[in-house]
Amino acid sequence: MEVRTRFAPSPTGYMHIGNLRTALFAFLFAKHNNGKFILRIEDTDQKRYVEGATDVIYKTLKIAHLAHDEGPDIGGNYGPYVQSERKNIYIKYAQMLIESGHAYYCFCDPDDKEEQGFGYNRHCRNLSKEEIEKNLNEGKPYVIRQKVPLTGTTTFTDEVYGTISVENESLDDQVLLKRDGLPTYNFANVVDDHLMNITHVIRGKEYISSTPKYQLLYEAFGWEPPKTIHLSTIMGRNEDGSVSKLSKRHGSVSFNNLLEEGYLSDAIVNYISLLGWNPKSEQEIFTLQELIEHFDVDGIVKSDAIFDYKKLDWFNAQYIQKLDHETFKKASMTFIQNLSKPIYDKWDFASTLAQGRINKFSDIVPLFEFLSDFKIDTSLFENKKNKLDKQASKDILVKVFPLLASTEFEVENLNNLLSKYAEHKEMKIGKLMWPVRISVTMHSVTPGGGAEMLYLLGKNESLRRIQESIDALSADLGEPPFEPQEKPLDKDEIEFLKYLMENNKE
RNA sequence: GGCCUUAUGGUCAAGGGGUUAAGACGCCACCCUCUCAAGGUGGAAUCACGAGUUCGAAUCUCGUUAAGGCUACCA
Repeated sequence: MEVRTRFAPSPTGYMHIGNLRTALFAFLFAKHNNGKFILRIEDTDQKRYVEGATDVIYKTLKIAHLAHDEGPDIGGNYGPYVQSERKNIYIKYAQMLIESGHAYYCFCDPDDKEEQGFGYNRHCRNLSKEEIEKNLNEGKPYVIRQKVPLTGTTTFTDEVYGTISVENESLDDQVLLKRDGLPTYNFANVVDDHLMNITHVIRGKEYISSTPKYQLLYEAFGWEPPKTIHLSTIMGRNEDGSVSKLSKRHGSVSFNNLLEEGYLSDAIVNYISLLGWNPKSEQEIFTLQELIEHFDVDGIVKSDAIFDYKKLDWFNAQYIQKLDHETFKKASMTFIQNLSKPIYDKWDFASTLAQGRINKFSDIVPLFEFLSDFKIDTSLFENKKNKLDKQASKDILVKVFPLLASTEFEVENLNNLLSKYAEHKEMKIGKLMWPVRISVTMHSVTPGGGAEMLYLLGKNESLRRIQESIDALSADLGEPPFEPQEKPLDKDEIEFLKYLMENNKE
């Protein structure tokens, strides 16, 4: 028999990452078994109706590459695939249940809660035929409830949690058909899963407690119940250390939010595939195709998993690094708009620096903060590793300034010039570069080396910043301000230029 | 409260009677290095607790505890 799984979200307007994971697993299981993956929209709660919400679902599935074989947008042999369009079907099946004695009309006021907290008091369970007729004829609003057996036990076997038994007396007479004529989820999912020939129901484990009631429904209809595969919950860590279902307070939890932050769809899918499932190997990076090949119910984990943004970051960084540069450039474009001083003209170069250094695209913003944020902090010039203090840094900058002033600002040029100068002065390149890089960025951490930073800022801005740095250092040291324009090359630099020319001849 | 489920490092997790209890993220140290990142090497860190079964328990059983879910005319 062909395997058929379904993803049955309600259109809430956003895709929770836990829902996406459920969709993923349903998709993987179907495809692993050469089966069909069906999309069904569960919109029976009119109060929750959100305009455009189904589009979010289509879009998410598309971006995540979870292509469904049947659904409202593409049709199929088991439609309609939107529950609100199946209203009459549910009414028909609810009537059948009433006739067979597995359900009954209930005319109770929904606001009367005589037995609070313990389910419905079964007031209407044994109404006489006459009373029911009378109420119906009077047009009294009603609800249809499931007539759960008062004794006995109901058992089902879940593919991951094993056999679960429940005493029927602990089950309540749940509502099947609501006052507005629409079914509850609890009823609709049973009818639809049967009618749509679903062979494996894959859903969150919050439905385990309701499954015995579904089981009873299948039995009442005389239908073969589908196999169930319940999935653990994705949790988030709270500030107080406790754990609860992943929600907004834990960070971005919708697929869209994550995309907006600059996570790659493939990375997200890869990461959540490993939340509650293990491939029984040490491989962690999987393409969707590989996931299909490896997916196995045996690997599904029963305990809840906490969503770890750090590990997502790692996955995302792996995927970002693998991106070819053109793709990276294109994908990062929208994010450089967020820089206070966007660098479209030099992004071709800057993006090569960025690609290996970010976990997610939004990291671009702090990475290039130095372009617009320049606040002198002379303490940054003190660097133990390079044995630099303010005086030494200033001396280097004073020497380097006229050199830079007479140079083309291209990365190769700058690198060549500065490394040659360091060589000439018998100074380690790091020692020379430190004050240069600091003077021009005022950040100890930068997305590239000194020459690269000089290039990004351009000649005018770089020289302006260096001069400002020298002035600040001079002030700190109690020395007079630096006047580069009036200062000719000293003999040291002339000597260097000779040296440079000789070396370039080779 | 009742019912259901779960329990291996901070996190994801392998292991299902005998193991030095994998691996990954994160963390720390070192190497590399003009900073950072990447990369490399190494390190710290786990069987919730208590009984029982057994020659032997992370592994099987029971109990306790903790956590999560259900207990809606939400899904």
